[in-house]
Formats: sequence, C-alpha cells, structure tokens
Amino acid sequence: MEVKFNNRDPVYMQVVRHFKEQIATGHLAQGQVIPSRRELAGTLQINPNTAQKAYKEMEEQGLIVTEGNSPSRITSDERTLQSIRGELIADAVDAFVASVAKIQVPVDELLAIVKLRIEDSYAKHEAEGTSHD
Amino acid sequence: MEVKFNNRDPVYMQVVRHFKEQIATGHLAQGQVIPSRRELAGTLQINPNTAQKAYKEMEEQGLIVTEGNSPSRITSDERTLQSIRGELIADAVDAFVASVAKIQVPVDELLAIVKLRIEDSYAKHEAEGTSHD
Amino acid sequence: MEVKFNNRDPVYMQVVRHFKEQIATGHLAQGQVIPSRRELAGTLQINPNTAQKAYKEMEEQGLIVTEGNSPSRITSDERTLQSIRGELIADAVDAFVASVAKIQVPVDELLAIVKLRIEDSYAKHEAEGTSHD
Amino acid sequence: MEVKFNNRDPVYMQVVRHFKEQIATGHLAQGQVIPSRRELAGTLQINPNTAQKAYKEMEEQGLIVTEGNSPSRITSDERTLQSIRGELIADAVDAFVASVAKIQVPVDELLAIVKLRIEDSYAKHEAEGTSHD
DNA sequence: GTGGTCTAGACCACT
DNA sequence: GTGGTCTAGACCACG
Repeated sequence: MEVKFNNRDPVYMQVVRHFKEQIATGHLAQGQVIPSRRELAGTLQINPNTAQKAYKEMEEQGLIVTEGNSPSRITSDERTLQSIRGELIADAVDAFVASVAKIQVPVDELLAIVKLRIEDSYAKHEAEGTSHD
Repeated sequence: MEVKFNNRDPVYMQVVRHFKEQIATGHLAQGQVIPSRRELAGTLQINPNTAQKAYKEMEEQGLIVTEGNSPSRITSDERTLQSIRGELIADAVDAFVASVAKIQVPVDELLAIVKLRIEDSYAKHEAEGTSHD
Repeated sequence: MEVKFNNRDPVYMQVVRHFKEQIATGHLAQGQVIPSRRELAGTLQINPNTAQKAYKEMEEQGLIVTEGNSPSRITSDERTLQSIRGELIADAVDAFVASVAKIQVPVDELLAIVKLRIEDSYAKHEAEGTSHD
Repeated sequence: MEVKFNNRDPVYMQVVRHFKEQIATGHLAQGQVIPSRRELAGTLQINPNTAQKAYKEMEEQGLIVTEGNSPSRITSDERTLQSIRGELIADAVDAFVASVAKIQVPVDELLAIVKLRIEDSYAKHEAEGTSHD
C-alpha cells in the first residue's frame, strides 16, 4: 500500500480519501479488516496520531467500525459503501463545474478536452497500476 | 463586484483567480484600469493587506502593471492575456482528471455526468449573472 | 443469560454490574452456585480472561466466594447482599444528580421528566423481561 | 473560568460538556466570542491540542463556528442552541433510567430519593456557584 | 497486540 | 495574534 501525498491537503484527509478510493474501486470490501493505526502509520510513513485522526474521521463518516479493541473493519452497511463511489464522483464533478462555470467555456469544447485528457490518463493508469498492493 | 470566498484557499489567491476569470471572460480588457487596493478591499470586504497581496501576486504573474502613482492597469501584453483562459481551463481539467483517475470511472459515464451538470450550471449562471459588476 | 455490552465501560465491570443487578433483584440468592469462568465466557461471548477478571473483582468485593476446586458461590453474608441494592441505586442517583446539577433544572420539571421516562421504561421492561436466564 | 476534570472521561469531552452547560445556563450566548485555543489551554491548564480537539468536536456538532482566522464564536443558529439544554437533560435522564430499570426500583421510592438528593444538591450549588467567572 | 487519549513542541498560512 | 496540522513519544485499559 502506497500513497503519494500532496502538500495542499491535510495528510489525514488524504488518507481518508485513499480509503474511499479503495472502497470505490472494490479493493476494500464490506467487513474487511483494515490495518491497525500503528501498522498503517508504519507503511505510510506517517505519525500514528495522524493515522488515528484519519481513522476517527472515517469512523465518524460511518466508513469503518471499531468495537472494543478489535481491529477496525470496513462497515457492513451496504448503503454507505455504495454511496461512496457516487460521492467521490459527484464531488469531483461539482468542483470541476464550479471552476469552469465562471469562464463560460462552451460545453462542446470542454467535453472534448476532458475526454482527451481522461483517456490519456486512463491509458497511463493501466500501464502503472495493474497490480494492487 | 462580488466574490464569494471559501475557507479552503487563501483569500488573496481567490481574488487573483477572480481577476483571471474576469479577464478570461472579457470583462476586463487590455490596459483597463482596475480599482485601487483600498477600493477593492472595501468592495470585497477584505483586509487591505490581503488586497495588496493579491495585487502583488498579479503583478508578479504579469497580469497587471503599476507605474508610479498611476492606478494599476491590466497588462497590454496580449500573449499573457490570451494564455489565461487556457490556463484556467487546463488547471480545472487537470484537477478533475486527477480526482477521477483513481476511481476508474468509465469515460462514457463520466462525460454524461459532466455534460449534464455543466449544462445545468450554465443555465443557472445565465439566469443570475446577466449583469456584471 | 444475556448481557448487552456498551463500548464505554470495561466489559468486566459490566459483568460485575450484571451480577449485582441479579442479586439486587433476587435472581441470585445467598449461597447459590454461579457458572464457572469458562462457562460464563462461553454464554456471554467474552474472553475467558475477562470473565476471570470479573470474578476476581467480585471476590475482592466480597460478592462471591471460591474455595478450592468447588464452584464459586454467592456469598452467604447477608449484610453484603442487602447493601448491594442500595449501592446500585445510590450510584445511579449520584451520577444523575451530578449531571443535572450544573444545568439547574427546576426540580419539578426534572421529576416530571424522570417519572414519565421511568414508567415508560418499566412498561417495556415488563413486556420483554418476563423470563429470566 | 474553571473546570474540574474527572479521570473517567476524556478531557476534551469534558471541555465540550462544560461549554454545553455554559450555553444551557445562558452564560454563553448566541454569537459570543469564545477564547482562542491557546487561551483556553492556558486557563484550563490543558494542552493546546486538547483544546483544539474540543473545539473541533464542538464545531462538528454545530455549537461553534469559526471562519478564517477570526476567533471562534458560539453559533447563531437558535435551534441548535435551544436544543442543547434539552439534550443534556435527556441524556442524563436516559442514563439514569437505564441504570435503575434493571433493578426495578418502585417509582415512588425512586422519585423520593431523587427529589431529596436534587434539592440537597441545589442548596449546595447556590451556596458555591453564585458568582460566574 | 488493539484502540484511545494526552502532553510537548513545532510549523504553516492568513490577517 | 488566529486556526490548523503534524511529529514524537508517552501512557492507559482492554483482551
């Protein structure tokens, strides 16, 4: 498991996002056990507190559940899980639309650019990311 | 002139962005005089220091020029001005592509959503934004 | 025998409390044999260590006695047994009073609410809890 | 401002509770500015991080609002504020009822005890807490 | 081993 | 000065 961090967003939020992506792509499934705070901190090279912060955030969002001292698990609530993919997409689209709306780019021009770049990106992604941690 | 600020990005960067959008849409043209720092601070309800920071940033990017005591003006360099629109679009598309790439949303699905939301947004925008500053 | 655990208090303390409640309500009487650690752990779905810890706690409090290899029994000391009910009530009332004291809720309002909720709760309890372990 | 901490609950939650009580009793009103994290940490003798944690919790609960770098303020949403008192009382009553329900204490006996203890407590509280920080 | 909390001290950007 | 994040390291109870 690897995550490349940017310096704009808080690390713990990037961790949360990473897990959401893992769920959205099916790499993490219902009820699956996730690494302990300490383990995650180790593999991700972050401070255990930061990992803890990320996990707490995820728990508050209902993504994971943790009872007693057993390792935390992905929630079993399917509705929550299934909504994640949609949310990620919706958020991305919302942000994008908000960005371009003010410039009034013609729809056709915009879609053409997006299509081009997306396909380009997917091509790369396949080349790299074929194997999963 | 009104700008609604978010709490995520620095205010001064949002101001810079606002000017870029005004330029990209043709609401601010080559050589046009822009408000003084103090005036902008007043109309935008921001700290004069923030306005100053925004103008400094724009000057460094070559968007505006300030000579002596004369009011600042939009640059007369056409190449700079014409590149702005493209940059804004490119930035938006880059961010968008980066967001969705990890989720591997099928291109068709994605384009459909984007198209829908964009058209929706433009409709609203026309209804509201008929008058400009 | 079933106990529903919360995640706030230590499980072993919740087990102890459960036994106290059984004693206070007369479901466990003077000298009565109680399940072995292992048996309790099984029926309660808890770790044997936790059951052991609970029994140890109860022994220290004088609630149960264990001699040699014989199964543990409820103590025969009546004074201890009779004091339990009072303690449980006192603890509950203490915690409650401490909670509301700082908000200065008028006594009448408070008693009205409590009465309402208590009666409500008892009604439910009767409906469910007719049968005991 | 003083808060006496217990060792059972997390400090940051006790801080949150303290603020809720201040709101419920009217000592903190709509829109009022509250101390900075650092200041609170100083007066309460806690770590700034703990204060930060408490404030974040309160913000997530909608108790306080904080925009940009201005000092945080009590929310202006009256509905939220007015619900706090009720919540505090309801929580206390719920916990109390849950505690005594299992022991099946006769309602009359219980109410008598509560009334006695409450009045006692209020008498003390008046003697002490007449002055507000 | 697990999750959870706390302290201490630092850094950052923004106003 | 403000809010926010992060690291480092410690402690605790629980199982």
